[in-house]
Amino acid sequence: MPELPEVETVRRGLEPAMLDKRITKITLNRPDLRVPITPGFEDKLEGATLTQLIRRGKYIIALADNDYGFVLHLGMSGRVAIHADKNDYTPAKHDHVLFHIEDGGLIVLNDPRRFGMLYLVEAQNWDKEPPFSEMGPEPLSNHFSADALYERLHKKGTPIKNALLDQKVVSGVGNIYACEALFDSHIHPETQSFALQHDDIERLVPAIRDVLIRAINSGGSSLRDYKQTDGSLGYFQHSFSVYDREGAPCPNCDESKNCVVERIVQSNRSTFFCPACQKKKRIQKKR
DNA sequence: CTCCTGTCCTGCCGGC
DNA sequence: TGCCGGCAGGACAGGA
Repeated sequence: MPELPEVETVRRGLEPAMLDKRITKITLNRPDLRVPITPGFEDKLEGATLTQLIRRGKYIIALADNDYGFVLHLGMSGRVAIHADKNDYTPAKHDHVLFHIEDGGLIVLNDPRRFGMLYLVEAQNWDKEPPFSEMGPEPLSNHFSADALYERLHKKGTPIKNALLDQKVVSGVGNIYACEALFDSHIHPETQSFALQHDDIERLVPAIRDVLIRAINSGGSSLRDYKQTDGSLGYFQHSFSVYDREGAPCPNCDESKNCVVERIVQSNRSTFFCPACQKKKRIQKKR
């Protein structure tokens, strides 16, 4: 799915197309996404004008001038396409929702696996309920510091890779960027969170920030489904060090060592890492 | 509480 | 060529 960089790229694409423009009509082709689209969704938002487009973690929150708004999550396979002229639009399979804009534009939400979410919120309250009320800090904000992350991890009994995927620990990080950030900070993905020292976390925090920023600047990563809102591909996938690179030489290790990227499975998700430069810490067992 | 497994859904790729 | 299993960027419920 789109992780933070892909969602941010989508948000930026939506700004010129939707912000401060009236939604004239909403077409719901299929309301049965992972969570059914809120009944009455169209009635509350048709005629409204979006005044804010916010990203929080992997979610986009759009707030309108009539005290309503919507929350959008792209799940694993969600995609947003913008057509400046709705006459250029050709209906495609899995186009579930269409936003018609007053200037003739059309915003199309396509999601083959329907793992995404789209629901109505009250503009005043969107962040006061789950998942936002329980969500961890934004990794690109000042609230995400080594001290803050250490605080959240030092009692946690899960492997660090799993902890990074937990949106209550830090928001917006998914499978790709968890793998990449752990590689960049030389931390073995199976390391128990509580076994990380403060100086490990001091490497991890900037590594997470850095990989997310670089990915945003590349328009995100395009694997199977993801595209930018204009249909172009992101290109950060060409910069992966370990993700989806099983058997490839480690970009960090000396060539003479002949070490290659390994793939393991953690909680049914693939993890990619270099066994040479991401050494597992020896854990002192409590007794 | 915390942690892990399975599940939602479709599409694609590789192996036979 | 076709069929089948495995896998995919996420989140959540339910059970241990």
